[in-house]
Amino acid sequence: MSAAAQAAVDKAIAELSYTPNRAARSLVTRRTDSIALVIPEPDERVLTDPFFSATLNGLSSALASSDLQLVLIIARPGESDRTRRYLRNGHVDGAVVVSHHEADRLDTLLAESRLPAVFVGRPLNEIGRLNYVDVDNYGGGRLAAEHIVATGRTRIGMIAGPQDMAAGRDRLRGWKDMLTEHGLATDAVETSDFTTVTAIEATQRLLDKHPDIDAIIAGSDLIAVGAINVLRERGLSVPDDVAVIGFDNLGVSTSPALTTLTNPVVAMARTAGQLLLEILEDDDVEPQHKQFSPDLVVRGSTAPAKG
Amino acid sequence: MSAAAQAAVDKAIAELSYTPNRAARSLVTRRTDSIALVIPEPDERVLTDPFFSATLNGLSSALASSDLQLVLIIARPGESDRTRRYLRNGHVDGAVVVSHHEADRLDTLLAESRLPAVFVGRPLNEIGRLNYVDVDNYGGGRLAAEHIVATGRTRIGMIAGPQDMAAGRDRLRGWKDMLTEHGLATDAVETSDFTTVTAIEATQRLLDKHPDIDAIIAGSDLIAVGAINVLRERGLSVPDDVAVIGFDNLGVSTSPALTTLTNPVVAMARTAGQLLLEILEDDDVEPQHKQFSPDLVVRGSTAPAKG
DNA sequence: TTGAAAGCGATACCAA
DNA sequence: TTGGTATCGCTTTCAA
Repeated sequence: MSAAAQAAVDKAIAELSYTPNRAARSLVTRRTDSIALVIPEPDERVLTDPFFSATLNGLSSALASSDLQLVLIIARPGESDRTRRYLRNGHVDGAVVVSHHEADRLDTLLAESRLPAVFVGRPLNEIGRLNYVDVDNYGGGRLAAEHIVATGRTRIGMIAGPQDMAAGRDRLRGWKDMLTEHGLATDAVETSDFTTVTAIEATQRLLDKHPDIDAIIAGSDLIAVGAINVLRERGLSVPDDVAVIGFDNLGVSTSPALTTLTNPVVAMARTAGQLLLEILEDDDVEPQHKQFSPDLVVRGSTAPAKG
Repeated sequence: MSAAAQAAVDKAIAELSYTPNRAARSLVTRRTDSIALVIPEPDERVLTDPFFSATLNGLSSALASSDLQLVLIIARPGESDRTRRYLRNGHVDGAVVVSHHEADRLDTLLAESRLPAVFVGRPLNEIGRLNYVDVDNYGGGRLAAEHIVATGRTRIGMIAGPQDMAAGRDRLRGWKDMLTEHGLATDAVETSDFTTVTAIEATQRLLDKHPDIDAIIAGSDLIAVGAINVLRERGLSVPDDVAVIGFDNLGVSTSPALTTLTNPVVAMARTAGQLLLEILEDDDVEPQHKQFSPDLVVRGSTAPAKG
């Protein structure tokens, strides 16, 4: 188009303060140029847990080059209908889902709909048809248990994460399998949410029922923080009386420093974002599953008992 | 419509798994049924600072009855263009903006556009044409300074919040005015972001320049946390050597407990949400400004010095 | 390079 | 109650 015409158009745009109408454009292009990060958790947790901060970082770094707008959908419990509608109605071109709970059934929704989606953390259903990126929670669980056994502990308590989430279940399964292989008991188990508050309650229950434990394997770092708090309150020393190991390596500060397993959340979220971009480009790629490996990070909370 | 016809339609909907097309609907209704919460801050801060968690709570409680979808837009520094485009292009029916910085110029953007918007925290420009809800930061600043003076402190240091935000500026102005009215010096001032990390640096500078101060008025609770950390490191006792007062009352845990001013963030965000709903109903209401009053909450960090 | 016209998928209005 | 039709504002295609 001629330079003069261009200039005239620009002038008109400015004068009329014209802005294109997204709805009209979307109607024909079938694109909204935005994607959703769906977090089915209560606000408090979302804005408190470093896990989500890491997710957001990784995802936005993947999208930085793409001029897609990232839209954060916090789906409070009980509001999943609204979220489902939002996703189904074409507000966004795609979605990344984290912290998925069984009851949300976002997995079946997204498997049925044609909306490109990637889960961070294995969904519980429709595994075959959905894309996801995950850390090897089962393997990490085995590593954690193995390390605790190696420090000479024999009466091992466990505080598992929520059992309506893959991460909660898989880690617990890993612990139990490994302990069983070592001929150790697996009866001292309590369940908690991925929050310190509920972890504190779970630890109380665990210690009340099993005062003899010499180690606690926790379902996450925040759970471990709760466990350490309770142990200290009860006058038990970490690690001399009870060793504690977490999961996630999100940099929580405890005393002594927490032994844990890395959960490469930023890298996973970035991978999820890149995968989503690929799917957006070419919408009939086969569902992909990517798995990261957790590493053991040994710190003071699992030092061998002095006795 | 007849029951039979209704049933036939329902059946067809199910069979074809029909979902209405939002873009087409929006094109004619000129509604998207979603509103944005715009937070122009880096992700880390958004997902770390309890302030935003409180905002989100208040806002979503206001919207709970409305079947509007809340969309969180985190506008990282340097990405404000993308955000501006998003807001201008009719992705959302309205916006609530918090933590607004001068350089974002979202205030002028929103004043010029026809997009219904409510600021939480006074915007710096276009005051007359924009809706906002705020706490009386100036008055709160005066209260804080008055309380410190009343505890017998005379050499008062200040760590102000960011001066590109109304809250940072107004509180500082309140402190200075009150101190001046009491004939006290107002030269010991450093500036910090609303984060503990930058507050630590600011406190170092303040103490290096003015080792004689016997009180620190902080621009927020997180800033006060940083100040208390530094004081402790330097072997100064709080409150015996140096009294510390914060602002926000967000429940940070310090030792001794922090004297502060309440900042009714949840109530403000809820009010902002309700106001936005009103504007959405009737789009030519006059711009409204609502102001909340902060209250002084006296705790241990400003107990009178023993000497 | 430019202009004219068709269509995206809903809503809303009017007439039957 | 029902059916038909104009309309929203843009992209795309086809002709000129």
